[in-house]
Amino acid sequence: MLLYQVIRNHIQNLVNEGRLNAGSKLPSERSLQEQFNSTRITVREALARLESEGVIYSQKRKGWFVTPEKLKWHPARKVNFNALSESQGFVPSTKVIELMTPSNEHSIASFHFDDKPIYKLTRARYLDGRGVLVEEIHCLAARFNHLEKQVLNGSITDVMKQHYQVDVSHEQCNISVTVLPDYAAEILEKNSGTPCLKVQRARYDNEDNLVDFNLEFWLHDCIEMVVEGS
Amino acid sequence: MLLYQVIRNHIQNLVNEGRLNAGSKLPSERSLQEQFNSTRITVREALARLESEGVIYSQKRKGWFVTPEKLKWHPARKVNFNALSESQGFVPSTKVIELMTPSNEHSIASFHFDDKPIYKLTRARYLDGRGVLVEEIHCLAARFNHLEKQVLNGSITDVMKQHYQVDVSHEQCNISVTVLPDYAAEILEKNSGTPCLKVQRARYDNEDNLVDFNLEFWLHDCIEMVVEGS
DNA sequence: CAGTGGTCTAGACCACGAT
DNA sequence: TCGTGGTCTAGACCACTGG
Repeated sequence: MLLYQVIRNHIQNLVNEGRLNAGSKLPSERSLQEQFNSTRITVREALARLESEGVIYSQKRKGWFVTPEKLKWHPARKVNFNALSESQGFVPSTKVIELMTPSNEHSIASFHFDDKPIYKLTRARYLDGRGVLVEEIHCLAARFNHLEKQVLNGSITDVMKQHYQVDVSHEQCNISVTVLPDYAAEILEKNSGTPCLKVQRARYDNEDNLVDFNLEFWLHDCIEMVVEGS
Repeated sequence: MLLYQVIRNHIQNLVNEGRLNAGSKLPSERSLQEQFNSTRITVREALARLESEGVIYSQKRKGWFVTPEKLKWHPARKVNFNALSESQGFVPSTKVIELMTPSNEHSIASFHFDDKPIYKLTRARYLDGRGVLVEEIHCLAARFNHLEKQVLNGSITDVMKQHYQVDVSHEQCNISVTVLPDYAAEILEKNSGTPCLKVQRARYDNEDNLVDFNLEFWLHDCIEMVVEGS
């Protein structure tokens, strides 16, 4: 058997047998290297495979850790991140990174709004203190006047409903696998190049006007999507 | 700038400028190594990042190639792989790998069917000749008697409808990011450890009986999912 | 059979984290 | 300050692909 597979299996077994619990730190790369009479390249090959499988994850310059349970998420439902997380036993939190005030500057989302001025809200969300996602929310400035005065670390859907009388009636998600953009990797303390699930969501009111246009970058090992079809 | 980023950007530019077309082969790792006065480790680091981003992909021992367009897929609809692919300009094909005849042996899917005898159909699907997915279809033997006599490289939904008068009324998908199981990697001529999208689909008739239980392993760079919600 | 990709060795330097 | 992870060098052998 290949050496990096031997190392992989060893760590996998430690996790399976519960000798390494969710969130706990793995031995250092150099100590694994010694343990298997190998080199760091090979050890890191094994760690990379386990990361792809979602068994372990790394935090930049801090080390490797055992991946906790995934959050089960329904992209086709009007999810409330906090309620959903709590119902699955997580402690959720949200950090506002930046609210860009309305501008006519060209942004990725501008053309969805006929180049009218828009807000761009960037947030990070956490489960049990672990950063799992970065999101950008884009919406029309004229429709959500003085958005900066609202509480922005909760449900945006609720803010839109209660303060602006705007209801989301339907939406479209596009979901693909790629890597975190560098700015998101930095926020989540991940290495550049970390795989993620990119979710692009366009949400509409019942008159088919675009309410908001969102980009979400989920760490690939934090989420399992559930979709019901008919 | 980091060396592997320089190499990454160089290849990215070749692709963006159209000097490397979809499906075409990259220069060998050793020639890239010489071109950048570097080592294969570093070159392979750059290639791995591009693979994670979905820009290039590798075929086992054959080399690196530029990734073609993604297939846009609606997991919540009763998709017909062939029709969908063709509507997006692909030439689809399907290869039956194996039909396991009914048995009471324990399988992953058995418990979904109260441990009754089931068929297990394994297939691979291709777009323009490129393997993009391996799927396992599990269904009750008693309900789909002599399934082996049907044409199995087309739409299974159609076979169920036309030959067994079974209609799928609704379904649930669970979607997560992981790596190909080794047997699937072999079928698709990919290295062990290749990232993929794992789609688990349970499909029901209008009396809520389970019609079939499927596992699909999609190469992560071949698919973009579209989900509509309300 | 030559060249390629897959795996592996045995080191090194640096920036950053923990302490 | 010490150890860690992130990056990189300069080789090697083998199995397999493709000519």
